[in-house]
Amino acid sequence: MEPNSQPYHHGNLRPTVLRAAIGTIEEVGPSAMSVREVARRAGVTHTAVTYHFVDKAGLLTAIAVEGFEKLAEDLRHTQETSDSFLEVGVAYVRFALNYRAHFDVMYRPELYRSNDADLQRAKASAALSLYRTEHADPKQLAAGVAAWSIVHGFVTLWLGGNIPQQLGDDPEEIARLVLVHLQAPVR
Amino acid sequence: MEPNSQPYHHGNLRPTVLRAAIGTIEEVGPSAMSVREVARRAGVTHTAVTYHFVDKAGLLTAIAVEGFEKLAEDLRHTQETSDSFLEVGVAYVRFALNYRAHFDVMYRPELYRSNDADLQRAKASAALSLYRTEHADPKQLAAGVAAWSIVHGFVTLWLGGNIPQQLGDDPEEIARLVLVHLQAPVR
DNA sequence: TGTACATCAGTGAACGCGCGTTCACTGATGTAC
DNA sequence: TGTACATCAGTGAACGCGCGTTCACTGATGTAC
Repeated sequence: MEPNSQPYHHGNLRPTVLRAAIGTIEEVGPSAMSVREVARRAGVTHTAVTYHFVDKAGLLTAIAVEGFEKLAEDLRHTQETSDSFLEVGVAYVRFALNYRAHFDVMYRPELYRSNDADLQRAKASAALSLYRTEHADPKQLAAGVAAWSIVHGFVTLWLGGNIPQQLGDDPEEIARLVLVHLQAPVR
Repeated sequence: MEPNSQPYHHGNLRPTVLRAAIGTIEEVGPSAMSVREVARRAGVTHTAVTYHFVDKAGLLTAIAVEGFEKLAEDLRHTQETSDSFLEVGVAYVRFALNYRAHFDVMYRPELYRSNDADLQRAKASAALSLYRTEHADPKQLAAGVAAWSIVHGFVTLWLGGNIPQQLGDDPEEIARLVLVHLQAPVR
């Protein structure tokens, strides 16, 4: 085999394409991402991308699935290692910052296939981590939604550059200052 | 003048185009909106739209300005007529629901010209209504950000279909159930 | 161990489409004298 | 009151571009005998 020749078969193209897509989304956003640009970054033809993900929506669905799975895992891990309600919120913020492309896609369901089986499973898993229980009564549920809302709103505003600079430049630290204004949920 | 003939000069095209753009955004979202589709809806050539708004970003900037102005006005009005902190939050939710297209554009600054003078003025006016004071100390500021976060997060999640159905179908009512979990700000 | 063949994983060319922008133009309106 | 002319508010044709999708194809790999 020639040392510099490209092998015909990539061997590991699916994850390579996913990473390329995430890089593209980080730069131009999910709706401006194109299959052809992703293919260029991955170093293959755009039809190779289509072969693995069927179409553009399929590619974005795969990213959303990966995102919900990672979020569920992060939240679960934080709940196990810390019993601070506040730190679970901070974990949500950290996820959105570290996996911004995934986060952006996850909350734009019009871009992917919401009825995909893997997607629904991953989303349910994340919801379970958020609410900690499958069958909450309305009061508990409202408290859970309040927690989710404040943390989701905060990180969304932060990412959009809407948090006053006077509060500093460390989003996790600011998140703690903000989240203390939420009443601790009833256990 | 022929009764059915189209006058060459529309006479009131700018607002007509804005309404057409808002209708388009409500259906396809801000990033999928095109100048040509907006022009078709307004019943003029796409160059007429360009004439009034320079380009696509100019059109979206005008919508963002209109949105921030309306939001500032609504919040101010609520603060004057009600002294309930909670109802100001509900007013924010109501604005997002009633002016969804504006709301969607406002929080996608990559789509418009953030440095536009009118835009900055309108945005500052809305921020003043949100925080109620220009020079808040960090503690007050964090409380304000907490309030903004929970209400922004809630309505964003609602619009994305992420609020459990068990809480009902009236977003304003659910907002009240959720917002009570925020500690009332120090006055 | 060798071979035939199905399947997997990609290539590359072609398609039609809608887009934003530019440009020369025209019809209507407002204003100065 | 009339007229000339500048300006405003649009038209319509043309451009080049990147896009998603389709299709016939090829090279590499895995498997049955």
